[in-house]
Amino acid sequence: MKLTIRDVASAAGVSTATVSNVLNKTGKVGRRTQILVLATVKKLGYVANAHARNLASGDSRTVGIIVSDIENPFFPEVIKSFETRARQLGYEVILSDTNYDPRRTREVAERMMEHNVRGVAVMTSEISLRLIHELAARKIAVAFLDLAPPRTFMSNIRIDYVSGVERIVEHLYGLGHRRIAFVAGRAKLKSNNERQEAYEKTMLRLDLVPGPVLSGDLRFEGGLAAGLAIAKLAPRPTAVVAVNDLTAIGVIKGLTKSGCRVPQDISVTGFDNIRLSEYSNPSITTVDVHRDTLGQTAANALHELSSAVDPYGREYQISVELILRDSSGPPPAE
Amino acid sequence: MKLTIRDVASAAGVSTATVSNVLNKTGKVGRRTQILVLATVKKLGYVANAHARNLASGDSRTVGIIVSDIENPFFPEVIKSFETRARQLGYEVILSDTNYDPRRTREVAERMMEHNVRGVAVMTSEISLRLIHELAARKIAVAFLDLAPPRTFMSNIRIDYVSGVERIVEHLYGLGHRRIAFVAGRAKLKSNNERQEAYEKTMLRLDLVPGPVLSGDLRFEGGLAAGLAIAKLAPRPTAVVAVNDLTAIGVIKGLTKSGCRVPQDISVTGFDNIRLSEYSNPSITTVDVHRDTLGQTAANALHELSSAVDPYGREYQISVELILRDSSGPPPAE
DNA sequence: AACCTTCGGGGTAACGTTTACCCGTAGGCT
DNA sequence: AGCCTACGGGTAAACGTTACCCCGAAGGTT
Repeated sequence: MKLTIRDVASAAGVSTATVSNVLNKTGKVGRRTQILVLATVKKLGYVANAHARNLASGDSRTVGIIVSDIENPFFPEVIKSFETRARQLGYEVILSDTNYDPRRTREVAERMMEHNVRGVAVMTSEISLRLIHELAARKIAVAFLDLAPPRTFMSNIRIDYVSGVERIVEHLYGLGHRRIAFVAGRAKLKSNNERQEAYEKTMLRLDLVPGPVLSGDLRFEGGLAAGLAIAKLAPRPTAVVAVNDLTAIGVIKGLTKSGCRVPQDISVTGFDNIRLSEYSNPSITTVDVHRDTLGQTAANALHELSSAVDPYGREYQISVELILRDSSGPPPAE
Repeated sequence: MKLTIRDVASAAGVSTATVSNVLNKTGKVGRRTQILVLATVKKLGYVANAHARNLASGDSRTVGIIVSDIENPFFPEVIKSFETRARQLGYEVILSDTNYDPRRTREVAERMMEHNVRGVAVMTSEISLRLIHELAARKIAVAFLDLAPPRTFMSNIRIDYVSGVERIVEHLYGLGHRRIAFVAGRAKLKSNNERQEAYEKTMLRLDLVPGPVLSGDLRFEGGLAAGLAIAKLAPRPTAVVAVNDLTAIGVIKGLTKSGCRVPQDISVTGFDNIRLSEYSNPSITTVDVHRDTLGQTAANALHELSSAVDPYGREYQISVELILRDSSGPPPAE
């Protein structure tokens, strides 16, 4: 029933080795036999068995990508650009989702090992360094977001959150804002804390007093609550820097419900530039973290690492860009 | 270097067959040897080679899912629920994205065949029936969205777009709207046409004259253009039914830019209930298509098909729910 | 003319599992 | 006591490729 390379070989009157050589484009086969084999493959509808190939060659030519949550609008773009680049480089891609569950990470990492991947892009914070080292110890290239310094089989990708926040705050300052609040995310996440610290530092540098700082949860709901709270503040801030876009959207909703107009009464900024931030009403001033570059870079990093003679990782920087939209404007006249 | 089942076997002083039986929980191994083997596996850090397993067993216990575009907010939820359910059923999942490119579908389908999957959930319209038949002919279970009637190894999942549109139009009618416009999507997509037809039929049933019908592109941009156009219409419709949420958001933006308030001056409805529709401002009255049920159903369908004695497919229905939010309200007094 | 290279292609061990089979032992039954 | 069954566990042949090594012929070199 199942068609094997042997069926093709005998149908074409050549050896299995020749069929294999044709299919893998090793260039060891004459022009004529090549087209003969290809024709037979097409005629029979033969499709190679990936498992057999990987087993025999010992090389899966596959890379994996682990993300926290495919439903988080940040990731699909990263995944897509990663996949596109990986395919260009000749890799297949397998994707896993940890669902923010640290226990799941062990399972997904094992899945990667079972599949004998060349490398894994770890696009989540909920993973132990221990696991990453385990992967690297198995000579699996790993690329991650600011989890550790580079090492053998480990490359680090840094996103310049700090300068992103700086630009946001400076932008608001330039518009004339002086009372600028901050809505935080989850305290455990390094990338969140980094943003908050950057906010505070920049405020101080501009001779402003930081705060108030409200807590959030990186999601719409947290932003909504913060927005409602901010509307009641006296004196009310004239601008709000939210830790990410979803939070900003929640804040805007909360403010609007409380009768504040954005941006006439109060400016709100986001972070990440998810699609939503463009489509929301008003559209949101935010910072774009070049997710496509991120995905590409991760793929490149894995490729370099897994094909280099010296698999010692390096550091990559992902730059960041201020996107001006409608949710920020000059403060109201007092 | 690489750890194999033989290493584990000799370290534990048993045969490879026993290790294999332990790992696969066949229940053919005594309690004592079982824990001995498990301990050895842990100690050595052994991870089985998926390729070898799949090759030897001839069964990948893997299912695939093909979507148009992972960046389209409709899909991530479907993927996630599909994956969750598939994992519960003991399958691994591989994901492919066609990028709306019909040529890509052949590649992704081949990827599925190469990996010897048990089934494929085809969650895209850009695929030829021919390809689906090819899959089914290889005894690969296929579940798809209203592409064809059930057959051997093929199950069909129907989404009840028609009654969704009916409910939307009836809702607007109940609020008092009589001039209700429609913004269409891409004419080629069956699911789009179905919605438009349902709109027209329902209008007629309610003794209203359908139209105007504006063209869109399923995306924000098309909605924006339509919104701008609608604002200039005389007499202006008091409500707009958009083919999907992104379009509705664009329409709202276009109307707002033209000075129309939503919903005070004009009501707008969407379709799909993507996250965005909840967060957008105003939040959007729409129809939820139960994406989680859809994903689950697809996984169940593949499981049933691939483990049944008679692999003849069946039909599944995904129900639909009207979600009332802020973008619809009574028409303005004339 | 003898030799060397290159080219096209075949033969066949791996690759790391699973899965028939097979076998020995222990215990229950008649 | 003899027989049968169930159980625990071993042996080894697949699974479908790839990769290494081999060979013969053709052409080029000296």
